[in-house]
Amino acid sequence: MVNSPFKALSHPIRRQIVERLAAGPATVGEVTGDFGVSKPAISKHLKVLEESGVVSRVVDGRKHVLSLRTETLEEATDWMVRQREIWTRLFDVVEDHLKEEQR
Amino acid sequence: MVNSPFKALSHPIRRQIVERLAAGPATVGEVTGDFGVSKPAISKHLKVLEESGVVSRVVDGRKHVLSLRTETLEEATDWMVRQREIWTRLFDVVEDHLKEEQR
DNA sequence: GCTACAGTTCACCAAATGGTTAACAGTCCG
DNA sequence: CGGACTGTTAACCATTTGGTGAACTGTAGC
Repeated sequence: MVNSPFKALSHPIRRQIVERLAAGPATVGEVTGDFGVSKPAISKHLKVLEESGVVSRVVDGRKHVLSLRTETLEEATDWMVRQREIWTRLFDVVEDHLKEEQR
Repeated sequence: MVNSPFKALSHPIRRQIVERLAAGPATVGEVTGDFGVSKPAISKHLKVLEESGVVSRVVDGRKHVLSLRTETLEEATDWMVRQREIWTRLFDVVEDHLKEEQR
């Protein structure tokens, strides 16, 4: 797991692939869809998603079935939510202070 | 707002800057801290954070005071949480199905 | 066995990224 | 005024990124 999941999510095509996989596992062909890029391009994006631990793959015959590794995305989500909590708390403190001053 | 907030969060130094700012506004010097990179490097990272709408800056004399633009980060957080909800619902459906089969 | 299919790997390319040092622009202050 | 301080800009560099077409690997199925 060389890369951060945030790195993986930094490209719009990769985010769309994640959106597709959130709805359930899919083959490479299915996620390739209509991005207007070639197969090798998608292949590279999938490699990034795999190496960052966001996506896993099971080879079944000539099809590769992709799934989200939800634990990894969970970690990234937690980081974001944690930051939100910190700045929200800060906001509350400031707000309380303002109310305090009004009294 | 040229770039996605995810792009902004894709570099570890920029995530650390966000973590610092979640605790409250700070000057450029304060966020520069001990990353072991030069000032111009930090300056570039800040530019990325600003252009993606994650950070705003108010110039006060020779100091530049940075703050988080929480609405932007909120949007990104929402995206992540939304994906989580979708895959969680999927997981529940599968689990329910398994329980159904056991009966 | 042969062809079609699903997907990756290779070799290449242009552009973006992340870093550097040196120089610059304002501001503060004795 | 003149120096110290805060931060950006400019010019440069190496590496990474994101894309391409062509060739390849392996499986499916007639």
